[in-house]
Amino acid sequence: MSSSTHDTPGRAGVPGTPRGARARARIEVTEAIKDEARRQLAVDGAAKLSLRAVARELGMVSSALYRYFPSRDDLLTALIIDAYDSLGETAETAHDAVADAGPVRRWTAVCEAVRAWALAHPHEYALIYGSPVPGYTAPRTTVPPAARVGLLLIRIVRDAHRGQGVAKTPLPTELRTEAERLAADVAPDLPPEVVAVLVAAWAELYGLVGFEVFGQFNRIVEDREPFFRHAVARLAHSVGLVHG
Amino acid sequence: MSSSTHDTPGRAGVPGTPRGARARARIEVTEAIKDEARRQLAVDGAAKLSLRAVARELGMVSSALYRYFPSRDDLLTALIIDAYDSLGETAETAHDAVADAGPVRRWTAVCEAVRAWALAHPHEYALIYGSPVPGYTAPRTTVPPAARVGLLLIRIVRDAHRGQGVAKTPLPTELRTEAERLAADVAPDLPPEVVAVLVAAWAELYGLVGFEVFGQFNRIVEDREPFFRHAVARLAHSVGLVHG
DNA sequence: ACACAAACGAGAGCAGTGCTCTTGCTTTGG
DNA sequence: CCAAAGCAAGAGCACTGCTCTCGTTTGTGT
Repeated sequence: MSSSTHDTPGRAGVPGTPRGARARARIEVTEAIKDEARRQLAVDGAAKLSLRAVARELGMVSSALYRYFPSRDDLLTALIIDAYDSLGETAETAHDAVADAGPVRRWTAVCEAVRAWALAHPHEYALIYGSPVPGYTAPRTTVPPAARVGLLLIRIVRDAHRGQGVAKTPLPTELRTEAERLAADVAPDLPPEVVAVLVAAWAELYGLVGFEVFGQFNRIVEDREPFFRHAVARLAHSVGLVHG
Repeated sequence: MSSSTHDTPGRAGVPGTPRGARARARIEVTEAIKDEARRQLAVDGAAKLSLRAVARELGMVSSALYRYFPSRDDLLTALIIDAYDSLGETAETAHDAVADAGPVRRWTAVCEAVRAWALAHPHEYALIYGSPVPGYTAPRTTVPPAARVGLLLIRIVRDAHRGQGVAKTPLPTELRTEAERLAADVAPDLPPEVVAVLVAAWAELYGLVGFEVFGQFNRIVEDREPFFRHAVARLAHSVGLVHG
């Protein structure tokens, strides 16, 4: 590969990002590996993702692949991060397209984007919201990408609650302190009552999406789009969003 | 097992259910295999469940195991069915203990039983509500066990709605026909408005449980029991249940 | 009571896997 | 210009799911 480009990056070269032709080739190969792995993921699922098969398809030998990913789980981790980012970006794009609309509209736009992405990439969705890989615990690197959708939902609710306070159901005393800590962590400017139901709605959204993607609605819910829309509108209502 | 026991089970044997000593031995070995598989499942997760390791632990050779389960996936299927049944029975027991209480109490009892079972058996929960096994589609045999919790929730809501109609939010027209079909399928005596939100609440319950079991609440929700109780109480409210 | 068929456990073997280690070659930087 | 680092290739280890064959055990119809 690469032979074409006019290389000789020069002594100095760009001081910034890629230090030379080798570095560029490295990220190119790394990306090719991830692409091929994603292809196999989409076909056979994560469990059958085989390093050897990826290498074979790329015309290299399996051991060469370990120069780029120290283990199969590390490849999976890379795919997980990419999946979180892909989902997050999809959601953000969908949100920005209706950024000027009312909070309910923005909320449903995000939820429907999540659902659409999940249906379009079921195996990648399974990777990030399905059963976690057995031995493996997600490195801290995955945290920011994983938070993107949640932060979006928080932002929508925050905008809606700015100024006019919405009627909020009181918290049970046993949840009081936890809700306050939670609110201080994720949305200091929102009342704890709202944050508690918002986090719940966040999880419930993925319950709806997961049931559809994983086939739990088979032979039960048939016309799923209006069903989802209705459920998501009720979630919006439950966190205090109103039209307008 | 084996060599020690006094064997020679006798000619006739019990004429009833198991047709002979051989049939009895068969279900015994089958059960032993499932037990050992469940043990390994609890330790390493489904992905690392190894037929050979199970056989090794049981003192038999791997090929012998294929007399009982034609493939690894069939073993997993058996474990899936058992998991659904275990969860269903746990939920039913928890419900029956408060069968005379009000609908909200019964609802939360079931939800908390689901959560407790999931936390106690995370890998089995992942097996039935996590990412589905790649190639594999659940046989019809899994349908009845899988339905037990859902039917329980339906029963609670049906009892509560018997007689006094509860205020129901109107359905969007696009969901009208689907909700009616859905209601006719799962709960003909409930109004479609209620069935639609009930099915949504059912999925949302597993969103809450799944996020906790799969670690999505790590570093976010700390005191999870009151959080869950509050969310579940709101779900009960959303399907029209009231105390009393 | 005997014989035949089905069920069974053991072993060898195939193709595939993740991963390690060693061997040479090429690029890079001092 | 040369040593050091990066790289691809190959052999090899321990493991997997699964198949096939081969004697043996067990249950049953005659």
